[in-house]
Amino acid sequence: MGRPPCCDKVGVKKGPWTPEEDIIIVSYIQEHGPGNWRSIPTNTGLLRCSKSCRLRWTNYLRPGIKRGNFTDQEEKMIIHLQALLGNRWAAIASYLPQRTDNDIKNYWNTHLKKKLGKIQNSSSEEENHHCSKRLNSSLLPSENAISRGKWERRLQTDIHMAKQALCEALSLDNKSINMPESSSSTNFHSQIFHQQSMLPPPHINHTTSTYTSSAENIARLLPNWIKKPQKPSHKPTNSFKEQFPSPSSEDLENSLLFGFNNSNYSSNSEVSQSVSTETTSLLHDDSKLNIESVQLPPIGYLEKWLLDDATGQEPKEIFMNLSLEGTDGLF
DNA sequence: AAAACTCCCAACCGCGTGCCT
DNA sequence: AAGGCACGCGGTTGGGAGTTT
Repeated sequence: MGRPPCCDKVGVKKGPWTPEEDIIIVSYIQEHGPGNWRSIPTNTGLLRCSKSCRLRWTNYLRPGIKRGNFTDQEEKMIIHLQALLGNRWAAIASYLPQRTDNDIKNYWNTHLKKKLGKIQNSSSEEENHHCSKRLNSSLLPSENAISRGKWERRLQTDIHMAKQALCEALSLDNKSINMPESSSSTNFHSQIFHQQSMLPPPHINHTTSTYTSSAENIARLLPNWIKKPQKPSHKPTNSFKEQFPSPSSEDLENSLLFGFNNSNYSSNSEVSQSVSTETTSLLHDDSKLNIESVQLPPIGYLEKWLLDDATGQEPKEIFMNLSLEGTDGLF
């Protein structure tokens, strides 16, 4: 069923977002929550289409987004998840809660594809010959149309290969769980476990550089937006940063990662308190939505399955317990 | 110094899906 | 059942930044 593009209307602005537009959208979402994107341009007067607003929020402004500097663990996870799931970036992103699907997609297209290409090229010819079929099926499953009739036979092979691949990635993560200096993987695990309610989140020793752009944007923009509403800057400033100085990164992380109780940043005023708690609740709502919307075996299953080798439980059994609909697009 | 080239990523586009009337 | 709408997803692209010649 077709529908006219929402951005075709005359007067709808396109292209890069300005700080002012960011402030408008952030303050609106802070007040009304994410969703109902169509109402945003209408109610805020933004000359953007709803889709553009949603993208801006989910890919850039949403709290809790980590940008740039993919860690080795993240890289591995992406590679293995891509092998498992194909180019289903949203599904992959749901396993890396701090990354957006767009970010992962970009990183894959610009870095990992080449990297894998090089690795493939540098491997020996015999290995290539031996593995090419495996690689084709595991790394580029979307390009391999597998008929339903072969599904079951292929499933066993694919599961085994995916298991090995994920095992590699997760064993790295597991090691680093005991190493506080490895912050990113610890974050990843703690969030996974937290989402699964399997374990309380362990202490997270994270660096201050974790959230730079988006999280700081949010926290930076809102209080100042409220304090200095729509003030046209008569005096030109050097940068947007100068206009909206950021709170301490420690405060930000407390408010963004640990949320409600540990927020020092929220203690100064009612305004900032509401901003902080709203922001964290948005973060939590978002990640909750993310996890719930995924129609794939949650990472908990995969991890359990991978780490539970001793039980001798067949992968098939675990997958059987999941609805087939959920795994329909997997292979 | 500057032109040419490459890389990267934010944003756009089109399609699919689900919900509502 | 059919049509309309809102939203999410994956592929693609434009242009700024960085690098090379």
